[in-house]
Amino acid sequence: MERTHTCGQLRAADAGREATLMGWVNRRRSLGGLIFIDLRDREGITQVVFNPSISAAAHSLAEEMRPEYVVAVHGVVRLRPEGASNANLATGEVELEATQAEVLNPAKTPPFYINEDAEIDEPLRLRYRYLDLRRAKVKNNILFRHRVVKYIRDWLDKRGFVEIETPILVKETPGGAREFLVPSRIQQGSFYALPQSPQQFKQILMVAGFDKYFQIARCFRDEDLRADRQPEFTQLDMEMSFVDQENVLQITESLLTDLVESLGTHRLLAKPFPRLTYDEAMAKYGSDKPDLRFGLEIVDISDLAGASEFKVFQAALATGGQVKALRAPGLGHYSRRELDELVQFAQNRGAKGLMTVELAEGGPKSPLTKFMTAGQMDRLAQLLNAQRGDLILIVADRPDVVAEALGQLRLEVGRRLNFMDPNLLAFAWVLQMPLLEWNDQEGHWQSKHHQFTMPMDEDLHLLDTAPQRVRAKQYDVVCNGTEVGGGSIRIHRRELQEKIFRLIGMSDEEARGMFGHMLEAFEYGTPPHGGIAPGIDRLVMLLSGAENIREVIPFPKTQSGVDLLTGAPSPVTRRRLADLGLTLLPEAARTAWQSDNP
RNA sequence: GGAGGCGUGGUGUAGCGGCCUAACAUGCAGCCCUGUCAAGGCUGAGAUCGCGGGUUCGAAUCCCGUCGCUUCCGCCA
Repeated sequence: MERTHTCGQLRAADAGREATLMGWVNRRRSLGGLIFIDLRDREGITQVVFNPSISAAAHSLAEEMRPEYVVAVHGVVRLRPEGASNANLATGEVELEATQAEVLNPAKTPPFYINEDAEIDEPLRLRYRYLDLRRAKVKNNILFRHRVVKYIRDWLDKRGFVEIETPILVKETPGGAREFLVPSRIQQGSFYALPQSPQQFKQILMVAGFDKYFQIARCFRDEDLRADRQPEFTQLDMEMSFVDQENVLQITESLLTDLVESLGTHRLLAKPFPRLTYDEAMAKYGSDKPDLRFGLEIVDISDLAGASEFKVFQAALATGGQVKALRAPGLGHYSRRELDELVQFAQNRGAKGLMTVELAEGGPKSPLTKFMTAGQMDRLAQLLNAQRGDLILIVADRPDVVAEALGQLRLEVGRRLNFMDPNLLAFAWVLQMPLLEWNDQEGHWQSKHHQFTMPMDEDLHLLDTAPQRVRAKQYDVVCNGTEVGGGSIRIHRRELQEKIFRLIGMSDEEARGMFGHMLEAFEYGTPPHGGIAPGIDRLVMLLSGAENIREVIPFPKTQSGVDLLTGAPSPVTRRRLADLGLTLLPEAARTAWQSDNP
């Protein structure tokens, strides 16, 4: 038998023709005489009916079929009898009346349901991922991911972008994420790294003249996993020559907008995407990746707090800190216990404490009433635009602590009040980030993004005098509180690049050793260039409403970095290690070495 | 490295010191059934409660340890 149709294909118009379907038994319903089988493949489900008076042989074979058996069925497409069609199936108006059947391969009873959408123990799903991937929800995520990537490829191709592959075995790059290392057998004692991104290669492609490049690039980072982080993930890596920041923002925004409007079922909150400065995002939302699906902006109440008698506020302000507040609409009825929960929440995120003010019927209820006048209390409510029944949360601390604590509290309040509309996509740009940050441990500046990022033209003169005030031509695109992608205009002149290397504590020798090829390349006619790299996994997550990144990756790893399907990573023999010139350090020696060499 | 949550027939859950000889649903097996589609009906098999130790007259239940998964913090240029 040869397959003529998929299980999602047959329609009323096909009635009367012969067809052969192959697929998996999704369900079997035996009525004794008649047997119905829902046959499933990637494309859909078609009902097959086995009638002993049509084919006794096929019917008796159907008696033996069980869920997940792989079978082939030949027969005639029939319109279903009056009232027997199934509106839930695309093929529901017809059925295949079997004249001939074959079991291509029987199947054991699967360890979990393929044909139902149930919550299943995740390790079990991952161990039997090939079964998990048969389930509608996971399968659809993977198929959707294909459509997203295909859309992106076509969109960029149409606009003159060239897809180019870059190496996976690359040179180790200092700074940034920890890289995976791959020992070289031929060069004993030397190692390749797996790329955390194709950064250097895409810049070099610009030098080479491929002025619009993209790649669906696998990236690797040897860091701990999260709900939205896997050790290997995929980025849409893009780079363009002869562009400045505005061009990159335009083209990225246009791509994302078209993508969402063509493939998504979501509503874009704002078009064009709002643009926030980094300082603004941190001040108003306590985050460099704010969730803009709801307001609840953080308000600076330092002046008011300074005028109060509350020592904690005064102490914070005296040491360069700030006092900021957040309004939690309608939570003014919270009990002692519920308030304690929020205090604990803030403390878990670094705050020393959390001051609460409940705007109750009889007036504000708060420990602060002892330290503030009634007028000051009114002023507080006024600053926050708070009404009776609201709760005000106040944190006094260093600016970074205040931002983190109130930023997280803002999200928590948003969650509790159901402000996070899952049908909404609130994209935004975060711009003008600081180029550098001070590394206290090592006593020098370090790049906040990466060392190839171009400073803003108007801040170039500050590099020598006030490096902390230099802003970068860097941009992050964020959506619903996650960072979807980031990029920058790059440095394309050797002198400036060398200056940055020196600023971040690299000697000229070190710089030449690690990035000599880049510096050299810049001397052979390098166009101004820049790019961006949206995360494909996170985009697909957002667009498909997946709860975590593992739902949109066919073969993901667990939080401890294990692939439960294949068992990677696995120990290797001493012989294999010897081939690479390696030995394993005993546990004790390893710990000792680590503590001696921090 | 740290904090929290979870772990009970194949699967999803209930039980949270003695009523547990562990319940329910589903799946699985057998039988009946010619218009079902989460088919239906009847019958049956199936778990010493992640693992180890402790408390107790008595532990799925309490305590300690450990393993796995997960969420978060640190980390993620």
